[in-house]
Amino acid sequence: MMKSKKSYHHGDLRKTLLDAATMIIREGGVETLSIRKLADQVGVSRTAPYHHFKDKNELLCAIAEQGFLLQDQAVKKIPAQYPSLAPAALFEQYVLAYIRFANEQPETYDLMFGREIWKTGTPTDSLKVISKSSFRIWVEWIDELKEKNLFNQEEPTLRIAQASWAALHGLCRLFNDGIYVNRDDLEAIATTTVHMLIQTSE
Amino acid sequence: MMKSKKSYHHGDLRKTLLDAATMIIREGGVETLSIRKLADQVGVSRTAPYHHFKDKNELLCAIAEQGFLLQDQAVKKIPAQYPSLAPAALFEQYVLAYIRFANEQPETYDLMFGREIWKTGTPTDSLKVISKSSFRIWVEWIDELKEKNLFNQEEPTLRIAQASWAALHGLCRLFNDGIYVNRDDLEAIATTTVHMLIQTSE
DNA sequence: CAAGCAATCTTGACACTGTCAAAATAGAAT
DNA sequence: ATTCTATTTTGACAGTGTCAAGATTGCTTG
Repeated sequence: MMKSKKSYHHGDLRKTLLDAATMIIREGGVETLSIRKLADQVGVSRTAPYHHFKDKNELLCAIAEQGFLLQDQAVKKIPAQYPSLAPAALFEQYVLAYIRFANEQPETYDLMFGREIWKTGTPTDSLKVISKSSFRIWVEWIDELKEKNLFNQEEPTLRIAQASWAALHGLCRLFNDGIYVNRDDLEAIATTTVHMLIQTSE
Repeated sequence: MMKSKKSYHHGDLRKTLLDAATMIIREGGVETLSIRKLADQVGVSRTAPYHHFKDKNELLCAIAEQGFLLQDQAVKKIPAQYPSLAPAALFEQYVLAYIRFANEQPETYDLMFGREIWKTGTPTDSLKVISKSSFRIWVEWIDELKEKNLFNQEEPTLRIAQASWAALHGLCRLFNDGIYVNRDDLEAIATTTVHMLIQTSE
């Protein structure tokens, strides 16, 4: 149970690997993470990580999981933070918080929702669970706002949640990838999106 | 100028490479494309492609360019195809056409807007030009629809275009990646998105 | 306290990748 | 016919993920 760095058994390697890998990804993206470099940086042999993660894929999934937890946490505190805000304004804050996360840690966000895990790789069961529950938070939120007449009552809540999340997600990718826009316009576009999404009630 | 397959000089290698690479990506995604396998499949040595494309990156950009051209073409013919449709319904068709392209050729779409080129790699100048012009088509479309009162007049056209495209793009990724939804619900969610985006006028 | 067991870590190896440098080949221009 | 140039090839290097076999350690049981 020692954490001394000189012992043959590291004692805490799994967590150390996770943290170091998270850092590498945060700074340079998924493709700058190689198991070998990671092992080297942590001071362990190339194949040592394979006793804690079956795959590179599993490592990535574990990191993505932490990303989801972080994002959930950052977004969950919004209601308590703005207790006296009208539904529409609150929704905007919610959206901004979501986008801020994606903007502050773009590489983590890309990993969480990116091709590397979900298409090229294979999402872990536990990652699937966490991501679904993260989405459920969103659905519940939409449901509350729908009851306050922020959205069209005739559309099913799930559809609204999917559509609005997709809009949000597209927005994040928009300046995460920097294809059609520079990041400075972020807030402006986000606000426009919010205005377009919510009911233009009188 | 011969196209015989036995001559030392291939004569048409660039196009052959482009086509073969496009096929490989279409079937298995970017990460299944390796220069070596590609060269092998075309019947040429590993480094032959480097005399027609400086980089793997340049090859990918060239393929992405063709993707943009294809998409533009598929989407441009929509207005002529539905001459008597009301603006809102026409917009919906436009959206559906866009999504259909992303849905039918998900790997090409992912390449066109994906991280591989825009973040990990370096988009070619000519790719940048084509993608911008592709977006401009969208902006002009939005502008026309805005004049027909489909969107809030107070928002700048560019903002509406960015926001709506982002929503569309997010939608495409939503089932391209299969994170939060199964592809069967595609049309339903798309329709919901359209309804949310356009002005609930009367 | 000793022996054995299981967890952990290391070394070696393999197949694969992108790409550079130098040599070989063929067609075009002189 | 000879030179020049565009094209293609072979050889090489550094890097990757990961499997198999061996080494080392700490924990558990007798």
